[in-house]
Amino acid sequence: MKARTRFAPSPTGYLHVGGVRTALFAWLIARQTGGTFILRLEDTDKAREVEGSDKHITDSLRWLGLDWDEGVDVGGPYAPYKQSERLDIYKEWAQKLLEKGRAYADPYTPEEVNVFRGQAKAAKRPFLFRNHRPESAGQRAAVWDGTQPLRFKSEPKAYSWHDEVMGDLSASEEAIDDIILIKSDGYPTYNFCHIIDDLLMQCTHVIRSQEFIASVPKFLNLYEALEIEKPLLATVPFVMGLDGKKKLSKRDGAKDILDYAREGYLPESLVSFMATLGWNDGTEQEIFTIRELMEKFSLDRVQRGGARFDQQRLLWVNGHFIRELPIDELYDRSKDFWPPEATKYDEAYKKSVLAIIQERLKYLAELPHLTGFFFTDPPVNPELVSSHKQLKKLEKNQIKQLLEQSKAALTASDFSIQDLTTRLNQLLESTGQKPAILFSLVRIATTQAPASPGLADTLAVLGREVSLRRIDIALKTL
RNA sequence: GGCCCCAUCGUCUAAUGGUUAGGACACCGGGUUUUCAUCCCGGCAACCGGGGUUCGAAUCCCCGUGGGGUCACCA
Repeated sequence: MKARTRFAPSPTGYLHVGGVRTALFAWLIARQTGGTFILRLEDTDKAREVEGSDKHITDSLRWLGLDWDEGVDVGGPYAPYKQSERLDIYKEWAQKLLEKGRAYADPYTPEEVNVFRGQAKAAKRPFLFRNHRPESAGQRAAVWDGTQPLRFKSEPKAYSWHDEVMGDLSASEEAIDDIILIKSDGYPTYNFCHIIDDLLMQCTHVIRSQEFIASVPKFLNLYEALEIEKPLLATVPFVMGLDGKKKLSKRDGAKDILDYAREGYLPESLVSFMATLGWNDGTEQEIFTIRELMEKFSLDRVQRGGARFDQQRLLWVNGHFIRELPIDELYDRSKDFWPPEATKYDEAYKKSVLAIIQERLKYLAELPHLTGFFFTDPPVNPELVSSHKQLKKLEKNQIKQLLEQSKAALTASDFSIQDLTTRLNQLLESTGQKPAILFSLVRIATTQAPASPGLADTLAVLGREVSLRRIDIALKTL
């Protein structure tokens, strides 16, 4: 079956890992069946709308590679894909319910409803609006002037249904209530318009996050009243925050997905990480390419409980994908992350730097930290020697002598990796020193860094002039 | 409080009635001529509790417990 799935965010801010994972699952189902992925904007709450978040959302999805075939920006056969532009459609369908006697005008003010709610709460009972239905509720062809909220006249009953992720679910009639279809400002509620849109846009699956699970019986009641068939339902569990208790939320500092882009996480890392946060294919494979996910993903293997966001694991996944990248590609992707001093250097030099730091790069934003000494002479840091567990035992003139010997050996080198390796080894023999002493000393003199790539590699990239100059500087400051 | 969902190492998870409960991240050791990283080897570490059903239960059922969601003119 060619699936038609959708992601339907509301433009109330940025997207975080929790929301994007739901989008990813929907996208994967569409792609693996050769179907259609739809991006619909649920902008029916004008009060909560945040300027610019529609662009932020599309930017985020595009960065991740989650492309949509129909929807905002690209259009499609069921346009418009912004709910605020579909108000007439919802009114039409509301009218149908009105005519069937399945909708009615809510005569109460919000304050009056709040009183009912307060009473229910005080009595430790769930608040059900249907217990307060006015006499006129559901009279056939009742008039509704549009200034009051329009409510659904529900038919309370128990339901059991199947969920593609959660399995067989059920709920009693207490879950059914007279939900608002159209608000007094003329905009529909999510509860109503998503059902109409999913129908008209012919969505085969409704894949959404867990907070909606308690509303499903209400939706089932609505499907019946509208005499329409329900799509396949899939409920995706939450991504939990660091504390493992609550779902990831902006309120608790969940990161904007584009922050990961800015920090130099690769989109394929995020995709693999998010997919395996609550899903696996039953094998011991830990990391998946997007193509593999398209092939292997299935809703019935999605975990039913929430999964905690694990930053360490994301870092590991990202490091993995960075290491897999060919240098040219890594170079293209790193363009925005070099330290400022690097601008003076050419592409070939920067690629040679990348080649030797690639395996220790976990995210691109740490590029400056890892490569600074390749572009500028770092200030001498005596502490690197004085706190070194071997070097600190040496006398000053002993260090000086070793550095002089190193300088002499390196002066004779052509600075190819091979020749440097050979001469460094010879130096070990002629000085009778252990690598831990000699190599550390040369490494610190030339990089002034607590950690750096292999010595011969580093010297070869730095080149003769820079390497010898830095040894001289180190000698002078002794 | 009602309704609903969930429950395996610290974390992400495997197991579909029979395994010494497996893997990965993290952590801790060891190795790969310095450091850091990679890679390799090793270690630590879990079936929420109690009852059933069964020859046999992490797995099925019931009852607890714990966590979460929901009960908006938000989505």
